[in-house]
Amino acid sequence: MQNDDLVDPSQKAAIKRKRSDAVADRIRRHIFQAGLKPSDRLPQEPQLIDMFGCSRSTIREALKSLEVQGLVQNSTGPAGGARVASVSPARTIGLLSNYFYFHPINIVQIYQIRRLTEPELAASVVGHLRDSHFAALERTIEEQHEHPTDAAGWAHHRKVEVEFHEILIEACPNPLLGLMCRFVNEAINWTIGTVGDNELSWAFSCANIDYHRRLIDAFRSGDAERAREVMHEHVLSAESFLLRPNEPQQPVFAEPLQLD
Amino acid sequence: MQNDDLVDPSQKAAIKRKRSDAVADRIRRHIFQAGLKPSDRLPQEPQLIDMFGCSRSTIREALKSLEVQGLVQNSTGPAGGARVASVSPARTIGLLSNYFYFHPINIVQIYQIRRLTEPELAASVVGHLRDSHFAALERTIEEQHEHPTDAAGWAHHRKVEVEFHEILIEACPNPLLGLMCRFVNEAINWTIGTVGDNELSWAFSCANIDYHRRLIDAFRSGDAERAREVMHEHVLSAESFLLRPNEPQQPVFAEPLQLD
DNA sequence: TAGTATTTGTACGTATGTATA
DNA sequence: TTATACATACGTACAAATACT
Repeated sequence: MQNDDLVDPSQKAAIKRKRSDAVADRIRRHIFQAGLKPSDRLPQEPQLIDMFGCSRSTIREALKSLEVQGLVQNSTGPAGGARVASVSPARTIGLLSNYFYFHPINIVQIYQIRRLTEPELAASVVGHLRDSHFAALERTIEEQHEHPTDAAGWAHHRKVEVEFHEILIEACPNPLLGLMCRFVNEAINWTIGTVGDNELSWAFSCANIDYHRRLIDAFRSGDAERAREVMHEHVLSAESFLLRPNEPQQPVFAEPLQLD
Repeated sequence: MQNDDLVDPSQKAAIKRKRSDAVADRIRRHIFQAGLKPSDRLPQEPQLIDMFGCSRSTIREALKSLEVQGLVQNSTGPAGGARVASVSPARTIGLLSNYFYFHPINIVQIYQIRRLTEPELAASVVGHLRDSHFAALERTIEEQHEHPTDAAGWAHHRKVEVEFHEILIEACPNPLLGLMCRFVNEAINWTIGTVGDNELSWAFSCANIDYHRRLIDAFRSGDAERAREVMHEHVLSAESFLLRPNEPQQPVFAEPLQLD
Protein backbone atom coordinates (compact mmCIF):
# COMPACT_ATOMS: atom_id res chain seq x y z
CA MET A 1 0.00 0.00 0.00
CA GLN A 2 1.32 3.40 -0.95
CA ASN A 3 -0.99 4.68 1.70
CA ASP A 4 2.05 5.57 3.74
CA ASP A 5 2.90 8.22 1.20
CA LEU A 6 -0.01 10.18 2.52
CA VAL A 7 1.63 10.68 5.86
CA ASP A 8 3.69 13.82 5.84
CA PRO A 9 6.61 13.10 8.11
CA SER A 10 7.05 16.81 8.84
CA GLN A 11 3.87 16.96 10.91
CA LYS A 12 4.47 14.23 13.43
CA ALA A 13 1.22 14.24 15.35
CA ALA A 14 -0.63 15.39 12.28
CA ILE A 15 -3.97 17.02 12.75
CA LYS A 16 -6.88 14.95 11.62
CA ARG A 17 -7.60 15.82 8.02
CA LYS A 18 -9.97 14.30 5.56
CA ARG A 19 -8.42 11.78 3.24
CA SER A 20 -9.62 13.61 0.16
CA ASP A 21 -8.00 16.82 1.35
CA ALA A 22 -4.72 15.07 1.96
CA VAL A 23 -4.83 13.53 -1.49
CA ALA A 24 -5.74 16.86 -3.09
CA ASP A 25 -2.85 18.51 -1.31
CA ARG A 26 -0.40 15.87 -2.46
CA ILE A 27 -1.51 16.15 -6.06
CA ARG A 28 -1.35 19.95 -5.89
CA ARG A 29 2.14 19.78 -4.45
CA HIS A 30 3.11 17.36 -7.19
CA ILE A 31 1.85 19.73 -9.87
CA PHE A 32 3.95 22.54 -8.45
CA GLN A 33 7.10 20.56 -7.71
CA ALA A 34 7.09 18.66 -10.98
CA GLY A 35 6.60 21.93 -12.79
CA LEU A 36 3.55 20.70 -14.68
CA LYS A 37 2.19 23.00 -17.35
CA PRO A 38 -1.38 23.60 -18.52
CA SER A 39 -2.80 20.66 -20.48
CA ASP A 40 -0.33 18.22 -18.92
CA ARG A 41 -2.14 15.04 -18.02
CA LEU A 42 -2.62 13.71 -14.52
CA PRO A 43 -2.94 9.95 -13.97
CA GLN A 44 -6.42 8.62 -14.53
CA GLU A 45 -8.77 7.73 -11.75
CA PRO A 46 -8.01 4.00 -11.62
CA GLN A 47 -4.30 4.73 -11.39
CA LEU A 48 -4.79 7.37 -8.71
CA ILE A 49 -6.91 4.91 -6.77
CA ASP A 50 -4.00 2.54 -7.00
CA MET A 51 -1.36 5.14 -6.16
CA PHE A 52 -3.09 6.45 -3.06
CA GLY A 53 -4.75 3.23 -2.00
CA CYS A 54 -8.14 4.76 -1.45
CA SER A 55 -11.55 4.55 -3.01
CA ARG A 56 -12.84 6.24 -6.11
CA SER A 57 -15.10 8.62 -4.22
CA THR A 58 -12.14 9.87 -2.22
CA ILE A 59 -10.10 10.42 -5.38
CA ARG A 60 -13.04 12.11 -7.01
CA GLU A 61 -13.48 14.50 -4.08
CA ALA A 62 -9.79 15.36 -4.30
CA LEU A 63 -10.04 16.03 -8.02
CA LYS A 64 -13.17 18.08 -7.37
CA SER A 65 -11.21 20.21 -4.93
CA LEU A 66 -8.49 20.85 -7.50
CA GLU A 67 -11.13 21.58 -10.11
CA VAL A 68 -12.76 24.21 -7.91
CA GLN A 69 -9.38 25.76 -7.28
CA GLY A 70 -9.04 25.96 -11.04
CA LEU A 71 -5.87 23.86 -11.13
CA VAL A 72 -7.26 20.99 -13.20
CA GLN A 73 -10.02 20.37 -15.70
CA ASN A 74 -11.66 17.03 -16.29
CA SER A 75 -12.92 15.58 -19.53
CA THR A 76 -14.64 12.36 -20.44
CA GLY A 77 -13.97 9.99 -23.26
CA PRO A 78 -10.80 8.40 -24.63
CA ALA A 79 -7.64 10.30 -23.71
CA GLY A 80 -9.83 12.07 -21.18
CA GLY A 81 -9.15 12.54 -17.51
CA ALA A 82 -7.74 15.30 -15.39
CA ARG A 83 -5.45 17.83 -17.04
CA VAL A 84 -3.59 20.67 -15.44
CA ALA A 85 -5.17 24.04 -16.21
CA SER A 86 -3.84 27.54 -15.85
CA VAL A 87 -5.90 29.14 -13.08
CA SER A 88 -7.88 31.71 -15.01
CA PRO A 89 -8.29 35.33 -13.92
CA ALA A 90 -12.06 34.86 -14.06
CA ARG A 91 -11.97 31.97 -11.61
CA THR A 92 -9.57 33.75 -9.31
CA ILE A 93 -11.81 36.79 -9.21
CA GLY A 94 -14.87 34.61 -8.69
CA LEU A 95 -13.27 32.92 -5.70
CA LEU A 96 -12.09 36.29 -4.43
CA SER A 97 -15.58 37.75 -4.66
CA ASN A 98 -16.84 35.19 -2.14
CA TYR A 99 -14.70 36.85 0.49
CA PHE A 100 -16.58 40.10 0.13
CA TYR A 101 -19.95 38.62 0.96
CA PHE A 102 -18.75 38.28 4.53
CA HIS A 103 -16.57 41.38 4.46
CA PRO A 104 -18.78 43.85 2.61
CA ILE A 105 -17.21 46.49 0.45
CA ASN A 106 -18.91 49.37 -1.31
CA ILE A 107 -18.15 51.22 -4.50
CA VAL A 108 -16.54 54.15 -2.69
CA GLN A 109 -14.00 51.78 -1.19
CA ILE A 110 -13.45 50.19 -4.58
CA TYR A 111 -12.56 53.58 -5.96
CA GLN A 112 -10.16 54.15 -3.09
CA ILE A 113 -8.21 51.21 -4.56
CA ARG A 114 -8.76 52.19 -8.16
CA ARG A 115 -7.06 55.54 -7.48
CA LEU A 116 -3.96 53.55 -6.59
CA THR A 117 -3.99 50.76 -9.13
CA GLU A 118 -5.07 52.29 -12.43
CA PRO A 119 -2.44 55.05 -12.51
CA GLU A 120 0.24 52.47 -11.70
CA LEU A 121 -1.19 50.26 -14.45
CA ALA A 122 -0.92 53.10 -16.94
CA ALA A 123 2.67 53.79 -15.95
CA SER A 124 3.61 50.11 -16.00
CA VAL A 125 2.48 49.38 -19.54
CA VAL A 126 4.73 52.03 -21.04
CA GLY A 127 7.29 50.23 -23.12
CA HIS A 128 5.20 47.05 -23.16
CA LEU A 129 2.59 48.06 -25.73
CA ARG A 130 3.01 46.53 -29.17
CA ASP A 131 1.42 47.63 -32.41
CA SER A 132 -1.44 45.22 -31.91
CA HIS A 133 -2.19 46.83 -28.54
CA PHE A 134 -2.20 50.31 -29.98
CA ALA A 135 -4.45 49.17 -32.80
CA ALA A 136 -6.89 47.65 -30.32
CA LEU A 137 -6.84 50.78 -28.17
CA GLU A 138 -7.55 53.03 -31.15
CA ARG A 139 -10.38 50.74 -32.18
CA THR A 140 -12.18 51.22 -28.87
CA ILE A 141 -11.99 54.97 -29.33
CA GLU A 142 -13.52 54.69 -32.80
CA GLU A 143 -16.40 52.67 -31.42
CA GLN A 144 -17.02 55.08 -28.60
CA HIS A 145 -17.77 57.93 -30.95
CA GLU A 146 -21.23 56.69 -31.86
CA HIS A 147 -23.77 58.27 -29.56
CA PRO A 148 -25.96 55.38 -28.34
CA THR A 149 -29.68 55.71 -28.78
CA ASP A 150 -31.15 52.76 -26.93
CA ALA A 151 -30.35 50.72 -23.82
CA ALA A 152 -28.51 48.04 -25.77
CA GLY A 153 -26.41 50.73 -27.41
CA TRP A 154 -25.44 52.16 -24.03
CA ALA A 155 -24.57 48.73 -22.70
CA HIS A 156 -22.27 48.18 -25.66
CA HIS A 157 -20.79 51.61 -25.16
CA ARG A 158 -19.97 50.82 -21.56
CA LYS A 159 -18.42 47.52 -22.61
CA VAL A 160 -16.11 49.20 -25.08
CA GLU A 161 -15.02 51.74 -22.48
CA VAL A 162 -14.05 48.96 -20.12
CA GLU A 163 -12.26 47.16 -22.95
CA PHE A 164 -9.76 49.99 -23.19
CA HIS A 165 -8.64 49.26 -19.66
CA GLU A 166 -8.62 45.52 -20.25
CA ILE A 167 -6.18 45.94 -23.11
CA LEU A 168 -3.84 47.73 -20.72
CA ILE A 169 -4.21 44.88 -18.25
CA GLU A 170 -3.23 42.43 -20.98
CA ALA A 171 -0.02 44.37 -21.49
CA CYS A 172 0.75 44.81 -17.80
CA PRO A 173 3.96 43.02 -16.81
CA ASN A 174 2.96 42.76 -13.14
CA PRO A 175 0.38 39.96 -12.77
CA LEU A 176 -0.73 41.08 -9.31
CA LEU A 177 -1.35 44.61 -10.49
CA GLY A 178 -3.24 43.24 -13.47
CA LEU A 179 -5.37 41.03 -11.28
CA MET A 180 -6.23 43.86 -8.91
CA CYS A 181 -7.27 46.08 -11.81
CA ARG A 182 -9.40 43.26 -13.23
CA PHE A 183 -11.08 42.80 -9.87
CA VAL A 184 -11.78 46.51 -9.52
CA ASN A 185 -13.22 46.64 -13.04
CA GLU A 186 -15.40 43.65 -12.26
CA ALA A 187 -16.65 45.35 -9.12
CA ILE A 188 -17.52 48.50 -11.03
CA ASN A 189 -19.25 46.52 -13.77
CA TRP A 190 -21.22 44.63 -11.18
CA THR A 191 -22.34 47.83 -9.53
CA ILE A 192 -23.37 49.50 -12.78
CA GLY A 193 -25.09 46.29 -13.85
CA THR A 194 -27.17 45.94 -10.70
CA VAL A 195 -27.96 49.60 -10.23
CA GLY A 196 -29.26 49.43 -13.77
CA ASP A 197 -28.25 53.03 -14.27
CA ASN A 198 -27.00 52.13 -17.71
CA GLU A 199 -27.66 55.44 -19.35
CA LEU A 200 -24.82 57.53 -18.07
CA SER A 201 -24.41 61.02 -19.40
CA TRP A 202 -22.90 61.72 -22.79
CA ALA A 203 -20.68 64.30 -21.15
CA PHE A 204 -19.12 61.47 -19.18
CA SER A 205 -18.47 59.52 -22.36
CA CYS A 206 -16.87 62.49 -24.05
CA ALA A 207 -14.59 63.05 -21.09
CA ASN A 208 -13.58 59.41 -21.20
CA ILE A 209 -12.76 59.54 -24.89
CA ASP A 210 -10.57 62.55 -24.27
CA TYR A 211 -8.70 60.87 -21.42
CA HIS A 212 -8.19 57.73 -23.48
CA ARG A 213 -6.75 59.80 -26.32
CA ARG A 214 -4.35 61.56 -24.00
CA LEU A 215 -3.34 58.21 -22.53
CA ILE A 216 -2.50 56.75 -25.93
CA ASP A 217 -0.49 59.87 -26.59
CA ALA A 218 1.51 59.42 -23.40
CA PHE A 219 2.00 55.72 -24.19
CA ARG A 220 3.34 56.54 -27.65
CA SER A 221 5.83 59.05 -26.30
CA GLY A 222 6.96 56.52 -23.71
CA ASP A 223 6.20 58.95 -20.90
CA ALA A 224 5.26 56.77 -17.93
CA GLU A 225 4.80 59.66 -15.53
CA ARG A 226 2.47 61.51 -17.83
CA ALA A 227 0.46 58.33 -18.37
CA ARG A 228 0.20 57.94 -14.62
CA GLU A 229 -1.03 61.49 -14.16
CA VAL A 230 -3.58 61.38 -16.95
CA MET A 231 -4.95 58.10 -15.66
CA HIS A 232 -5.18 59.59 -12.19
CA GLU A 233 -7.30 62.44 -13.53
CA HIS A 234 -9.36 59.93 -15.49
CA VAL A 235 -10.14 57.90 -12.39
CA LEU A 236 -11.05 60.99 -10.37
CA SER A 237 -13.29 62.15 -13.19
CA ALA A 238 -15.08 58.81 -13.40
CA GLU A 239 -15.45 58.84 -9.64
CA SER A 240 -17.15 62.23 -9.73
CA PHE A 241 -19.58 61.02 -12.39
CA LEU A 242 -20.39 57.65 -10.86
CA LEU A 243 -20.31 58.12 -7.12
CA ARG A 244 -22.86 59.68 -4.88
CA PRO A 245 -20.83 59.68 -1.67
CA ASN A 246 -23.69 60.89 0.46
CA GLU A 247 -26.06 58.17 -0.56
CA PRO A 248 -25.92 54.91 1.36
CA GLN A 249 -23.87 52.45 -0.67
CA GLN A 250 -25.00 48.91 -1.20
CA PRO A 251 -22.35 46.20 -0.90
CA VAL A 252 -20.56 45.10 -4.06
CA PHE A 253 -20.83 41.39 -5.00
CA ALA A 254 -23.93 40.95 -2.87
CA GLU A 255 -24.81 38.32 -5.45
CA PRO A 256 -22.28 35.65 -6.31
CA LEU A 257 -20.19 35.81 -9.44
CA GLN A 258 -20.35 32.94 -11.89
CA LEU A 259 -17.32 30.74 -11.40
CA ASP A 260 -16.98 29.72 -15.06
CA MET B 1 -39.07 15.64 -8.56
CA GLN B 2 -37.71 18.99 -7.51
CA ASN B 3 -35.15 18.37 -10.19
CA ASP B 4 -36.76 21.17 -12.13
CA ASP B 5 -35.50 23.61 -9.55
CA LEU B 6 -32.07 23.06 -10.95
CA VAL B 7 -32.97 24.59 -14.26
CA ASP B 8 -32.30 28.27 -14.23
CA PRO B 9 -34.99 29.78 -16.47
CA SER B 10 -32.73 32.74 -17.27
CA GLN B 11 -30.39 30.66 -19.37
CA LYS B 12 -32.77 29.07 -21.82
CA ALA B 13 -30.45 26.84 -23.82
CA ALA B 14 -28.24 26.38 -20.83
CA ILE B 15 -24.73 25.12 -21.39
CA LYS B 16 -24.16 21.60 -20.23
CA ARG B 17 -22.84 21.70 -16.70
CA LYS B 18 -22.18 18.98 -14.23
CA ARG B 19 -25.02 18.34 -11.86
CA SER B 20 -22.83 18.77 -8.81
CA ASP B 21 -21.72 22.19 -10.05
CA ALA B 22 -25.28 23.25 -10.65
CA VAL B 23 -26.24 22.14 -7.15
CA ALA B 24 -23.25 23.91 -5.63
CA ASP B 25 -24.17 27.07 -7.45
CA ARG B 26 -27.75 26.91 -6.29
CA ILE B 27 -26.73 26.42 -2.69
CA ARG B 28 -24.22 29.25 -2.95
CA ARG B 29 -26.85 31.51 -4.42
CA HIS B 30 -29.20 30.52 -1.64
CA ILE B 31 -26.63 31.41 1.00
CA PHE B 32 -26.20 34.86 -0.51
CA GLN B 33 -29.84 35.60 -1.24
CA ALA B 34 -31.12 34.30 2.07
CA GLY B 35 -28.46 36.36 3.81
CA LEU B 36 -27.13 33.41 5.76
CA LYS B 37 -24.51 34.18 8.38
CA PRO B 38 -21.52 32.16 9.57
CA SER B 39 -22.51 29.09 11.62
CA ASP B 40 -26.00 29.03 10.09
CA ARG B 41 -26.93 25.47 9.27
CA LEU B 42 -27.57 24.11 5.82
CA PRO B 43 -30.01 21.22 5.36
CA GLN B 44 -28.48 17.84 6.02
CA GLU B 45 -27.38 15.50 3.29
CA PRO B 46 -30.54 13.34 3.18
CA GLN B 47 -32.68 16.45 2.94
CA LEU B 48 -30.49 17.95 0.22
CA ILE B 49 -30.73 14.66 -1.67
CA ASP B 50 -34.47 15.02 -1.41
CA MET B 51 -34.53 18.71 -2.32
CA PHE B 52 -32.42 18.37 -5.43
CA GLY B 53 -33.53 14.89 -6.41
CA CYS B 54 -30.05 13.60 -6.96
CA SER B 55 -27.76 11.11 -5.37
CA ARG B 56 -25.59 11.35 -2.35
CA SER B 57 -22.36 11.50 -4.33
CA THR B 58 -23.62 14.48 -6.30
CA ILE B 59 -24.61 16.32 -3.14
CA ARG B 60 -21.29 15.50 -1.55
CA GLU B 61 -19.35 16.84 -4.51
CA ALA B 62 -21.38 20.03 -4.35
CA LEU B 63 -20.68 20.44 -0.64
CA LYS B 64 -17.03 19.71 -1.32
CA SER B 65 -16.97 22.54 -3.82
CA LEU B 66 -18.45 24.96 -1.31
CA GLU B 67 -16.02 23.72 1.31
CA VAL B 68 -13.04 24.40 -0.94
CA GLN B 69 -14.41 27.85 -1.64
CA GLY B 70 -14.47 28.36 2.11
CA LEU B 71 -18.20 29.05 2.21
CA VAL B 72 -19.17 26.08 4.37
CA GLN B 73 -17.59 23.78 6.90
CA ASN B 74 -18.72 20.25 7.58
CA SER B 75 -18.81 18.44 10.88
CA THR B 76 -19.81 14.97 11.90
CA GLY B 77 -21.83 13.79 14.81
CA PRO B 78 -25.25 14.83 16.11
CA ALA B 79 -26.22 18.37 15.13
CA GLY B 80 -23.44 18.08 12.57
CA GLY B 81 -23.67 18.79 8.89
CA ALA B 82 -22.77 21.71 6.70
CA ARG B 83 -22.62 25.15 8.26
CA VAL B 84 -22.00 28.44 6.59
CA ALA B 85 -18.53 29.80 7.28
CA SER B 86 -17.04 33.22 6.81
CA VAL B 87 -14.50 32.88 4.02
CA SER B 88 -11.25 33.42 5.90
CA PRO B 89 -8.46 35.71 4.71
CA ALA B 90 -6.07 32.76 4.91
CA ARG B 91 -8.15 30.68 2.54
CA THR B 92 -8.69 33.56 0.16
CA ILE B 93 -4.97 34.20 -0.01
CA GLY B 94 -4.28 30.49 -0.42
CA LEU B 95 -6.64 30.30 -3.39
CA LEU B 96 -5.17 33.50 -4.76
CA SER B 97 -1.64 32.14 -4.52
CA ASN B 98 -2.54 29.34 -6.96
CA TYR B 99 -2.96 31.95 -9.66
CA PHE B 100 0.65 33.00 -9.37
CA TYR B 101 2.05 29.58 -10.10
CA PHE B 102 0.92 30.06 -13.68
CA HIS B 103 1.49 33.81 -13.73
CA PRO B 104 4.80 34.10 -11.92
CA ILE B 105 5.53 37.16 -9.87
CA ASN B 106 8.77 38.11 -8.17
CA ILE B 107 9.53 40.08 -5.06
CA VAL B 108 10.36 43.25 -6.98
CA GLN B 109 6.87 43.24 -8.44
CA ILE B 110 5.43 42.57 -5.01
CA TYR B 111 7.15 45.70 -3.75
CA GLN B 112 5.77 47.66 -6.66
CA ILE B 113 2.36 46.94 -5.15
CA ARG B 114 3.48 47.39 -1.58
CA ARG B 115 4.55 50.95 -2.38
CA LEU B 116 0.93 51.63 -3.25
CA THR B 117 -0.95 49.69 -0.62
CA GLU B 118 0.92 50.16 2.65
CA PRO B 119 0.94 53.96 2.59
CA GLU B 120 -2.78 53.92 1.82
CA LEU B 121 -3.26 51.44 4.67
CA ALA B 122 -1.46 53.76 7.06
CA ALA B 123 -3.59 56.69 6.00
CA SER B 124 -6.81 54.70 6.15
CA VAL B 125 -6.46 53.49 9.74
CA VAL B 126 -6.22 57.03 11.12
CA GLY B 127 -9.31 57.56 13.22
CA HIS B 128 -9.98 53.83 13.40
CA LEU B 129 -7.37 52.85 15.97
CA ARG B 130 -8.68 52.15 19.43
CA ASP B 131 -6.75 51.96 22.66
CA SER B 132 -6.33 48.21 22.27
CA HIS B 133 -4.75 48.74 18.87
CA PHE B 134 -2.30 51.31 20.21
CA ALA B 135 -1.42 49.03 23.08
CA ALA B 136 -0.74 46.15 20.69
CA LEU B 137 1.35 48.38 18.43
CA GLU B 138 3.46 49.62 21.36
CA ARG B 139 3.93 46.05 22.50
CA THR B 140 5.51 45.03 19.20
CA ILE B 141 7.98 47.88 19.54
CA GLU B 142 8.93 46.75 23.04
CA GLU B 143 9.60 43.25 21.77
CA GLN B 144 11.68 44.45 18.88
CA HIS B 145 14.22 46.09 21.17
CA GLU B 146 15.86 42.84 22.17
CA HIS B 147 18.75 42.15 19.85
CA PRO B 148 18.33 38.50 18.74
CA THR B 149 21.26 36.19 19.22
CA ASP B 150 20.24 32.98 17.47
CA ALA B 151 18.22 31.97 14.42
CA ALA B 152 15.08 31.36 16.43
CA GLY B 153 15.41 34.80 17.96
CA TRP B 154 15.68 36.39 14.54
CA ALA B 155 12.66 34.47 13.31
CA HIS B 156 10.64 35.75 16.25
CA HIS B 157 11.95 39.25 15.61
CA ARG B 158 10.75 39.09 12.02
CA LYS B 159 7.37 37.81 13.15
CA VAL B 160 6.91 40.73 15.52
CA GLU B 161 7.84 43.22 12.84
CA VAL B 162 5.19 41.80 10.55
CA GLU B 163 2.69 41.83 13.41
CA PHE B 164 2.84 45.60 13.53
CA HIS B 165 1.48 45.73 10.02
CA GLU B 166 -1.10 43.07 10.72
CA ILE B 167 -2.53 45.15 13.54
CA LEU B 168 -3.03 47.98 11.07
CA ILE B 169 -4.75 45.59 8.69
CA GLU B 170 -7.12 44.59 11.48
CA ALA B 171 -8.08 48.22 11.90
CA CYS B 172 -8.38 48.95 8.18
CA PRO B 173 -11.95 49.85 7.20
CA ASN B 174 -11.45 48.85 3.55
CA PRO B 175 -11.52 45.04 3.31
CA LEU B 176 -9.99 44.95 -0.17
CA LEU B 177 -7.09 47.12 0.91
CA GLY B 178 -6.64 44.92 3.96
CA LEU B 179 -6.66 41.78 1.86
CA MET B 180 -4.11 43.14 -0.58
CA CYS B 181 -1.79 44.13 2.25
CA ARG B 182 -2.19 40.68 3.78
CA PHE B 183 -1.32 39.07 0.48
CA VAL B 184 1.73 41.24 0.02
CA ASN B 185 2.91 40.46 3.55
CA GLU B 186 2.41 36.77 2.91
CA ALA B 187 4.46 37.01 -0.27
CA ILE B 188 7.28 38.76 1.55
CA ASN B 189 7.19 36.22 4.37
CA TRP B 190 7.26 33.39 1.87
CA THR B 191 10.27 34.87 0.14
CA ILE B 192 12.22 35.47 3.32
CA GLY B 193 11.25 32.01 4.52
CA THR B 194 12.47 30.21 1.43
CA VAL B 195 15.56 32.29 0.84
CA GLY B 196 16.41 31.41 4.43
CA ASP B 197 18.21 34.69 4.80
CA ASN B 198 16.73 35.05 8.24
CA GLU B 199 19.51 37.05 9.76
CA LEU B 200 18.87 40.48 8.38
CA SER B 201 20.99 43.32 9.60
CA TRP B 202 20.44 45.00 12.94
CA ALA B 203 20.59 48.35 11.19
CA PHE B 204 17.48 47.31 9.27
CA SER B 205 15.70 46.45 12.52
CA CYS B 206 16.63 49.78 14.09
CA ALA B 207 15.32 51.64 11.07
CA ASN B 208 12.08 49.70 11.30
CA ILE B 209 11.63 50.51 14.97
CA ASP B 210 12.12 54.17 14.22
CA TYR B 211 9.56 54.14 11.41
CA HIS B 212 7.07 52.29 13.55
CA ARG B 213 7.50 54.90 16.30
CA ARG B 214 6.94 57.73 13.88
CA LEU B 215 3.89 55.96 12.51
CA ILE B 216 2.33 55.61 15.93
CA ASP B 217 3.02 59.27 16.47
CA ALA B 218 1.22 60.21 13.27
CA PHE B 219 -1.68 57.91 14.18
CA ARG B 220 -2.01 59.57 17.58
CA SER B 221 -2.10 63.04 16.12
CA GLY B 222 -4.69 61.90 13.59
CA ASP B 223 -2.51 63.05 10.71
CA ALA B 224 -3.38 60.71 7.84
CA GLU B 225 -1.08 62.39 5.34
CA ARG B 226 1.92 62.20 7.62
CA ALA B 227 1.18 58.54 8.30
CA ARG B 228 1.05 57.95 4.57
CA GLU B 229 4.38 59.65 4.01
CA VAL B 230 6.18 57.90 6.84
CA MET B 231 4.89 54.55 5.68
CA HIS B 232 6.03 55.34 2.17
CA GLU B 233 9.55 55.98 3.45
CA HIS B 234 9.33 52.81 5.52
CA VAL B 235 8.46 50.70 2.50
CA LEU B 236 11.23 52.22 0.39
CA SER B 237 13.68 51.62 3.20
CA ALA B 238 12.68 47.99 3.54
CA GLU B 239 12.92 47.61 -0.20
CA SER B 240 16.49 48.88 -0.21
CA PHE B 241 17.43 46.43 2.54
CA LEU B 242 15.68 43.39 1.12
CA LEU B 243 15.91 43.66 -2.63
CA ARG B 244 18.82 42.95 -4.90
CA PRO B 245 17.29 44.24 -8.12
CA ASN B 246 20.18 43.06 -10.27
CA GLU B 247 20.00 39.49 -9.12
CA PRO B 248 17.63 37.17 -10.94
CA GLN B 249 14.47 36.88 -8.85
CA GLN B 250 12.84 33.56 -8.20
CA PRO B 251 9.05 33.42 -8.44
CA VAL B 252 7.03 33.96 -5.28
CA PHE B 253 4.67 31.13 -4.21
CA ALA B 254 6.58 28.60 -6.28
CA GLU B 255 5.43 26.16 -3.63
CA PRO B 256 1.75 26.00 -2.73
CA LEU B 257 0.40 27.68 0.38
CA GLN B 258 -1.46 25.58 2.91
CA LEU B 259 -5.19 26.09 2.43
CA ASP B 260 -6.09 25.72 6.13
C1' DT C 1 -23.40 8.88 -40.47
C1' DA C 2 -23.21 5.31 -37.30
C1' DG C 3 -20.80 2.41 -34.08
C1' DT C 4 -17.60 1.33 -30.51
C1' DA C 5 -14.19 1.84 -27.01
C1' DT C 6 -12.58 4.72 -23.27
C1' DT C 7 -13.08 7.53 -19.44
C1' DT C 8 -15.54 10.40 -16.38
C1' DG C 9 -20.21 11.38 -14.17
C1' DT C 10 -24.08 9.71 -11.36
C1' DA C 11 -26.50 6.46 -8.45
C1' DC C 12 -27.13 3.34 -4.66
C1' DG C 13 -26.03 0.26 -0.86
C1' DT C 14 -23.24 -0.57 3.15
C1' DA C 15 -19.83 -0.08 6.55
C1' DT C 16 -16.89 2.84 9.49
C1' DG C 17 -15.66 6.88 12.17
C1' DT C 18 -16.90 10.64 15.23
C1' DA C 19 -19.10 13.84 18.23
C1' DT C 20 -23.01 14.47 21.49
C1' DA C 21 -26.07 13.17 25.07
C1' DT D 1 -20.37 3.17 28.66
C1' DT D 2 -23.94 3.06 25.40
C1' DA D 3 -27.00 4.79 22.07
C1' DT D 4 -27.80 8.05 18.47
C1' DA D 5 -27.18 11.08 14.57
C1' DC D 6 -24.52 12.51 11.47
C1' DA D 7 -20.51 12.68 8.04
C1' DT D 8 -16.87 9.89 5.90
C1' DA D 9 -15.22 6.09 3.19
C1' DC D 10 -15.73 2.01 0.17
C1' DG D 11 -17.54 -0.96 -3.85
C1' DT D 12 -20.28 -1.91 -7.61
C1' DA D 13 -23.22 -0.80 -11.35
C1' DC D 14 -24.75 1.97 -14.91
C1' DA D 15 -25.33 6.46 -17.65
C1' DA D 16 -23.33 9.99 -20.43
C1' DA D 17 -19.87 12.23 -23.03
C1' DT D 18 -16.08 12.13 -26.25
C1' DA D 19 -12.77 10.52 -29.79
C1' DC D 20 -11.78 7.46 -33.27
C1' DT D 21 -12.95 4.34 -36.73
